[in-house]
Amino acid sequence: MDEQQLHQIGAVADRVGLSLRTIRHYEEVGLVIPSGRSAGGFRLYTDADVDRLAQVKAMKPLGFSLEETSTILALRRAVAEGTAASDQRARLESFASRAEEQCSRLSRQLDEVRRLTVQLREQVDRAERSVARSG
Amino acid sequence: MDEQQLHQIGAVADRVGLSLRTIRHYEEVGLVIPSGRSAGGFRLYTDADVDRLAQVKAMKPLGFSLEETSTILALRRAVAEGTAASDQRARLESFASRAEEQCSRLSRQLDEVRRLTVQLREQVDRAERSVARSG
DNA sequence: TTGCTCCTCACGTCACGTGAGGTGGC
DNA sequence: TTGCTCCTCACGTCACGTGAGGTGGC
Repeated sequence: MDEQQLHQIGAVADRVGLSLRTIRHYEEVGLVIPSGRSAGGFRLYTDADVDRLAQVKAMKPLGFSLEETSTILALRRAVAEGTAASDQRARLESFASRAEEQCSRLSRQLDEVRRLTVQLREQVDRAERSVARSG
Repeated sequence: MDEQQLHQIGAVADRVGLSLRTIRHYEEVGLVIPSGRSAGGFRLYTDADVDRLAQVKAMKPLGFSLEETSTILALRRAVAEGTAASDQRARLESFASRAEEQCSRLSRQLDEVRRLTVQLREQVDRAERSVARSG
């Protein structure tokens, strides 16, 4: 039962909801490296790799660069394992603060964008009704 | 009292919260053209221009390209003036649907990002307390 | 053998950022 | 005349998109 379930990039892309190119790009920049390759050179992802991709995808709205995202994941790992130095903990706490600020910003943006979208829908509906009357 | 209040790009950038480069870029692609120029070539924005910039900024989270944003603003204008043909109304309604879908997506993303941020904060706090105990 | 999936370049794109060198206007 | 603000190139950057030409494996 210690068989590693390995996944090809296409299956991973479908499951996580990222493009093949994006997944390959994440490897290019060292963000998510597949744990293995087939004899023919196909990328092979473990479930842990897939989880990491999903985490990266989920973090995207926070607006960190891919390099910062990579750093955050490394810092979290170090802190989780208890091997983080105090400056590493300080850096992670700084990222946490930035994440919180970004959440507030996103929340405000969502409010505004909802307002705009309702306005737009109302304008469209008014126009339709206006045409219906004069048609 | 029909004097137009005109604003230089720096004041506009401060008011709206966009960079000088972004505002100039919006002119390059024909999205927001300043109504005038000073004798020395300085861009001069009317209050209506500033409103348009603010609208463009507010729409950014909807994820439309700058070209699409330009199209939407033109369609809204045509519909508001009652000069829109039926295919133009149809196109605007399609944009409205896309905007609604994007709102849902943003809402789900915000939920997830908040979860992640809380998790991150908890991890940081646990690490601090752990250090405090052993220090 | 036929498809479908994958591979590696490598150039393109979108929305700007970032100087470089020069001028405008209170 | 001194600053501060603005100007126009024009190249750089980030996160990918998009073929082009070739191979892997059930």
